[in-house]
Amino acid sequence: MNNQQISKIFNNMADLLDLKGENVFRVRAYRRAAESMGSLAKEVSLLAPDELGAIPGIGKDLAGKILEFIQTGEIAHYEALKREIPEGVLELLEIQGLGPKTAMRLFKEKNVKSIDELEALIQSGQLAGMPKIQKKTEENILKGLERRRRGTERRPLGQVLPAAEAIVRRIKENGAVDRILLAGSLRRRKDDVKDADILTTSRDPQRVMEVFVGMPQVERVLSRGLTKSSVILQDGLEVDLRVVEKDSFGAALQYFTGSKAHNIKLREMAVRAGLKINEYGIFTIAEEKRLGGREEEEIYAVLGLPFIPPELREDRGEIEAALDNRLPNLVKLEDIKGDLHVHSNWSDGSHDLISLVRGAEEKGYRYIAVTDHTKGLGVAHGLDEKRLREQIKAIDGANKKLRDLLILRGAEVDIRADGSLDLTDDILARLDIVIASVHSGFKQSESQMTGRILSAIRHPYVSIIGHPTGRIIGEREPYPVDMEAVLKEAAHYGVAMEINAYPFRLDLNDHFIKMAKDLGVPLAVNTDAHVISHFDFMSYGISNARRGWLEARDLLNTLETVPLRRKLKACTDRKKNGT
DNA sequence: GCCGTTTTCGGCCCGACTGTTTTCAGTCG
Repeated sequence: MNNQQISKIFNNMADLLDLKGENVFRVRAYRRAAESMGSLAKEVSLLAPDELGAIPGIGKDLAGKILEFIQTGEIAHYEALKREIPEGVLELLEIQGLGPKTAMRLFKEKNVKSIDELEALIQSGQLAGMPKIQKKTEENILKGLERRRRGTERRPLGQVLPAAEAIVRRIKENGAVDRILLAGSLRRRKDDVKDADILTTSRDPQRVMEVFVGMPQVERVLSRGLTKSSVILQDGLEVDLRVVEKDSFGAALQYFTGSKAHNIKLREMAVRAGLKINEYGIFTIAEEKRLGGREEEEIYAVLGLPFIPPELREDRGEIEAALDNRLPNLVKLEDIKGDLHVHSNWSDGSHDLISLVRGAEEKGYRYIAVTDHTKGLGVAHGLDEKRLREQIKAIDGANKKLRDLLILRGAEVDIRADGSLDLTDDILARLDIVIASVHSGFKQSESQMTGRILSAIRHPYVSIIGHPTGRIIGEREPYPVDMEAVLKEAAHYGVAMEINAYPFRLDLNDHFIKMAKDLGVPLAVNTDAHVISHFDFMSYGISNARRGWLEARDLLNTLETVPLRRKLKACTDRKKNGT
């Protein structure tokens, strides 16, 4: 993945140039280019040289550096910068509250080249007393060091969202607030988040802030003002609360929802139109006349744009799409007609078939697919051919008694290291739906892994690839796989890619979802439920699907039962006929 | 360093809070 490497290098170069005190706009250009490279759908080495310049934020100079990296494996300018400033100095920037100016002074004046050396300097008492660094600053740096030690890694949405919603409820109950909403990456439903942003209006900001910083789960107050306060919770999560005027709520919501890249683009548009956007509203520059700000829609409307759903606000083409009036009509939770990946107590799930049916009925589903693990996954009591035959019989029996809901006969088979499946074709032929997933051999090379998944896609009975990249947020990196090749093959055979809604997975991620959609690959949002309460995870999968620009028609499980079964069968027929 | 239905040069999003200073730089989002 050259893209990620180049993105990392550009980010490092931005930091190094920042440390050197270079022009801030030059630094920003590198950061923007890094962002652009990181979210590029296509592998950059496959682009023609003149296509490089078309990437937003990449001009003549940076295109040259990208080419240089592809051809030689390094960038001379970057190597030179690293000789000038040791890489350990970059590490100092990871400390919250310590920025480029201080880091550079530490390096130049005290020869600090790493976090360890900074800690030694503090130990020796030589930090406080440097000009502009008094006791308070030292304390803040110590706190930043401690916070870094405890880890501030990004957390799964499914962990932070419930915690943040609980805080919102608490403030609502005690804080004399008027309107209150989550903002930031939580509102955009990003799959992993760094902190929680909450926005409110209130006639008594003092009181709201008191309630906020006084919550029992607050470990430390980072800052406290009348319009903004920040705290750190016992579990290390940072939460920011802002109180704004009623008339500014929409503008503030728009501003604090981000993303940064989306907002910068909007503001640039505004400036070109003689307007100014800040968190208080949208104004004409000439007369400072206020044109809106109470509602978020007003900001977009004044710019001549329809409302853009928060999940799309990543500067991945949504503003251009809005201008052309071709924003997607995003899929909603209510569009979902069933769950195609559910485990029962026949393998490692907790409930029997009837309980699962009850749970699904409560969601108003038309069908669920019971897709237990198979024998390759011994730890999960995977089913062998004999037990799967028994389960099929049990499902057929249960279906006879059901009127409004159908249980689809399924399995989540293992894609073995050589690409074969762990059950024989004659039993798979009796199923309505087969999910094929990788559960082992994560250390394979990219070409091996890709080949393995391609074989599964070509298998006549496979209709869905489960959690296609295998990542566990904050725990396990995705295994290396050429996703573009996988998606093209899936599009060719009509095999669906799963959007696994399990909060720690969210796999495919938003990025690959969009790529899949653009290539015409069908998708399915599944919860991978092992307990009935996991059915609730569907909303996380839907958020992810929305971030991938999906409409209801892009998903298998928005179909009614009959067309769904027809589509699954068509996929198998196509492969059997070798087309 | 990028970029252009105002521009190929001169702009580049905008403001809050903190700490160390007496008017502001640094950091963050």
